Amino acid sequence: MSPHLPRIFRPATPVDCAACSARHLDLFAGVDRTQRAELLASFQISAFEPKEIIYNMGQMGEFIYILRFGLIKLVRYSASGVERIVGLARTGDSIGMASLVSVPYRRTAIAISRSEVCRVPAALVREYNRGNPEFSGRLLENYQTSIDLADTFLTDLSTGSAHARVARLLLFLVEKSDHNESPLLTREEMGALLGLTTETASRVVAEFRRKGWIGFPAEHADRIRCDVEALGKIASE
Amino acid sequence: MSPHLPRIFRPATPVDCAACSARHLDLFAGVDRTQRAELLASFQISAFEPKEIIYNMGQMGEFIYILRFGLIKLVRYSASGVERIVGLARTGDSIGMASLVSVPYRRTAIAISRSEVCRVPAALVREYNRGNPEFSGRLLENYQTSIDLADTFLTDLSTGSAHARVARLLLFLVEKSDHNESPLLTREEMGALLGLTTETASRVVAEFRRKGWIGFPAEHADRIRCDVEALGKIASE
DNA sequence: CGGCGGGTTGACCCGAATCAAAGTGCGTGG
DNA sequence: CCACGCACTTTGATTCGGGTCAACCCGCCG
Repeated sequence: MSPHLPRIFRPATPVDCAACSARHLDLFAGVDRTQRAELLASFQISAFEPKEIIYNMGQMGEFIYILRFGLIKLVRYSASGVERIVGLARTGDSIGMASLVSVPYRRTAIAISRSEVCRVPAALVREYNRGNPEFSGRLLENYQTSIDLADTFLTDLSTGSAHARVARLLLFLVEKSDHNESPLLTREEMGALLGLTTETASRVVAEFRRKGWIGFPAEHADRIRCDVEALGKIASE
Repeated sequence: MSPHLPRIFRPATPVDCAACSARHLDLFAGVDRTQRAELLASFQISAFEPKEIIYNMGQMGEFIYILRFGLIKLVRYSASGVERIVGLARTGDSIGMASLVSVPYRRTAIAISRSEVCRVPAALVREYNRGNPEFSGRLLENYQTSIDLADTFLTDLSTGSAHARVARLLLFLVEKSDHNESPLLTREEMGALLGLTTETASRVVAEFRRKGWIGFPAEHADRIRCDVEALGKIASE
């Protein structure tokens, strides 16, 4: 919480790795045990609280980050300083790939919910790729996924009425979660994601709640439960 | 023009390659002369008139396409069948990269202006990459550029007033052209690009023209001349 | 000639932005 | 412990930009 303290990363251990929920999803999912153990020596782990910055756009990056768990937003700022969310990363996603091609990060990465990341030196990835050409397929797949995501943002989350956009966003968030639940975004974040104002996002969410299409489970208040059926209707305009 | 005729591709020759304006821009720009000559044997060239389709989303692709010249739109269709333009390709850009990771094309590619493409078998690119690990950097750079473009579409072309969006689009198109000119889009395409209706795009363009900020050179009617100064003011809201 | 695709323009209406105020939950310090 | 401030949400009143529907123009081609 205290600002401007140098962030502490601790070395990743095989135990971390074995317990990691991104283990079978991430960039290195295909790598065999022994090679993975070698790579692991250079991995570093750290946790981020909501609103904390993982990296800043414009910054020259030397690392990619694999999300062990949590939710991270990738944002850009317009000339006028308005934040626009251009991507979301969830468990297993790799972010900061711009460092692989030796350009400054193009986006700023900020934690939305409490998140843990595994920091991997870009040089290590480049080197590993050099020795294992089949690995570059994994890298390309990863990029392909990012592009698909960006397209989805353009087609689904930036077009249609405010109601449709919010519904589609909720469905998108629920999609990769269990029990039709999703981590909760602030209304401001929803607005930044959907190209709407905070007030409009709030109005729509409140309305959905009144209609019973979404609700907030008592047990953990940072999640939102969705009536996928009903939202689906709204989502298609 | 006649529909459903199998499209004709002709083999690329060293002469084509030497004359290609994408020569120093494209994916293979770094490849040395002799290797390039080898690869060239598998390259095929074809021209597309406006509205002609290069490939369709959903289709399993076996090729990537390098744009020798012209302008191509990359589109997605919403559930309701509305077209949304999620990308643009210009001279030197490579499209259809999804075929490298062996997934169906995610977008449909359609020529806007008369365009010529160089078709490259995905298998060849994969194989070349296998033998030349340093090449995968080029591939990643290419993907990185696509992502940056998608982000630009989200931040610049999908937010702000209709006036600002149109101005930004024109500046974007002019940016990589000479003489402050750009190829001409239909109002419908502008709408699909900017998340606006055809009528709104038309109104704004007509207004800009009345104000003298844009004009259509008599010599070639398919281009548009822009007052970068004036548009810049509008672009920043 | 008539039809057709693209562009322009007008009248009207609606949805979302804007400006404003009040409610809610939470942490901090008196 | 309570009071206060702060961040976030909700709600209301009003405005306005862009969507919608419709008419008309123009160049082109069959």
